[in-house]
Amino acid sequence: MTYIFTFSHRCCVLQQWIHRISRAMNVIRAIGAQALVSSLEHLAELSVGERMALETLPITVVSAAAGEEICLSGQVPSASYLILEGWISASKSAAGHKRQITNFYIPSDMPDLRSLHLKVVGSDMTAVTACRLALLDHAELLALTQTYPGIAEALWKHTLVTGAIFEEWIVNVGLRPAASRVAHLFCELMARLEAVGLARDNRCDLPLTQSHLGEATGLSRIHVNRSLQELRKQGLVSYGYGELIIHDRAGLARVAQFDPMYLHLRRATQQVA
Amino acid sequence: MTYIFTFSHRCCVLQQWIHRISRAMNVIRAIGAQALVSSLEHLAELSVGERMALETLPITVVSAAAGEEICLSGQVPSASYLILEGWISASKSAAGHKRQITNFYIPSDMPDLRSLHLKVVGSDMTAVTACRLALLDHAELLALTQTYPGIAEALWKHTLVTGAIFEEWIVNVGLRPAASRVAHLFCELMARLEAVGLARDNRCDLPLTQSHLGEATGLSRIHVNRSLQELRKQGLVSYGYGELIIHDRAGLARVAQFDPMYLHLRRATQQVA
DNA sequence: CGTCGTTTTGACCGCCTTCAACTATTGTGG
DNA sequence: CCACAATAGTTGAAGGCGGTCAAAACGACG
Repeated sequence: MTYIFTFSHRCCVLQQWIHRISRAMNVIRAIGAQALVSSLEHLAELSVGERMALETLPITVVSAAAGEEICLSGQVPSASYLILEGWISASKSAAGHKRQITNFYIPSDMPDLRSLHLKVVGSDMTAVTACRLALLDHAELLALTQTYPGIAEALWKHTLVTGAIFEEWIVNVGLRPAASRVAHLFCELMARLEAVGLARDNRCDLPLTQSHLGEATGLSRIHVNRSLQELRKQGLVSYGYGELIIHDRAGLARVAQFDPMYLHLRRATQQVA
Repeated sequence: MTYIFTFSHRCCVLQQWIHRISRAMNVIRAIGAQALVSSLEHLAELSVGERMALETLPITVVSAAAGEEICLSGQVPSASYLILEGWISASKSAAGHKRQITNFYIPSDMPDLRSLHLKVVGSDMTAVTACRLALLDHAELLALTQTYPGIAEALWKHTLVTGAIFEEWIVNVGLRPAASRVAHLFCELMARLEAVGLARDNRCDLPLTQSHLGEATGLSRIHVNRSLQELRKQGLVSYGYGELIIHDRAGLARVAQFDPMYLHLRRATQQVA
């Protein structure tokens, strides 16, 4: 697209642009607020007043590049993130430059919401892909929770579900064999992506390398590879180049011993095929 | 003690007994309320009104025998527990009658507080020892949280810390070698027990069998035994018959890679010796 | 077309599990 | 109070699951 300016038009055009940009920013902010509302509505009933209050919450939208550290363990942030787009991993690193991924966060998740009350964040947040994030100021958010019980409940529930996922991951790395661990991770991510409309027909984007899968399941990269081959050989999944397809949902859930109850999804998207 | 009744005194004596029993029940209830207040005060500032509100909360004190199932995964309780005395384990069982313990709860913990908002409980709660528990009705508790933000915040924080412990356990079973896992569990439990006044001088009651330790760390009973021998041989701990003594706190923390930050303890009891 | 990161394959090794037997401790009924 | 049973802890041997090392194949991207 090209624009031809004449002297007489310049000022007018400039004003037009300012208008457009400011409208665009409002749109972006509206997108953030809308995402927040719909994310919380999945968790609790919100009154009209609560919904309106959320929409007036000042929101800053920021971007993060793939691989970027969103925040590090030990930091004391003054705002929490809502993921609008992209994936974030939470990890803790131990001696010997090894790390354990403790969760993957997807759009509509609030990865470090815990820091709203616990102040200091407990794990490293890393952008797995390029991300668009809404920044929610802690002071503003706290004020909302103290005025609107429904908002407090929804946010609280969000942290509870995150905790329930942590608990299930303990079981995953603690007592399941390698292939089951990977299968379980696939089942969980598919269910969560479906719940936010990012998966259909047992198919979704999965922007994780086998190293990521290994760090999340407590396995070596190489053994993840062999586990994947096993799952493929059994005709359960296809996985590669950023896409996951589950061919036999019931079969995969069986080897994974997957029961989606712990995800507390409202929608009945988690039924076995 | 023997009591000799005469006809004329019987009625009077009976009344005396009723009086005593009802006074005793009030005492018990007061103990429960006091425990609740002090447990929550560790987590957030409570106003005088909030403290008083907590003290009027109807509390039922119940007992559980060692080994008893407090509640099972899938149930929808109408009350949550506060532990006054004793230990409770949370576990999830998978195929092949194996189970993974996901947490140990000690006095002042509220093991299934999550069910206040998530309704259905996600793990099996089993009394490790004989327990005295305070039952807190969900409806009453919810009403309190909606009126008193400080109470809501304290309860919320309690669930957040529980979640942070889950996350750390993922790391424990996911990437630490056997001896470190056991050492880490010891460090965590010692710190938590100290915080509630149940440990002094690096010494505490630890009513766990080696099987419990194994189920919590994702190790076989037998390998727990060998890991313990290793820790003992290095002069780090003594453990046996219900008591744990940490001889070299810094050394144990080193092999465990233990950093108590995730416990978010207010008291500075977690300093390394 | 060359480089880089990811995936794949093979060989070897070690941590931890399983099985089995034995000892120590706790609890219980005669 | 003792004998017996039941539970918990300990030890040894054998084996498997998954880790590490090394190198090749593959795909993405400039």
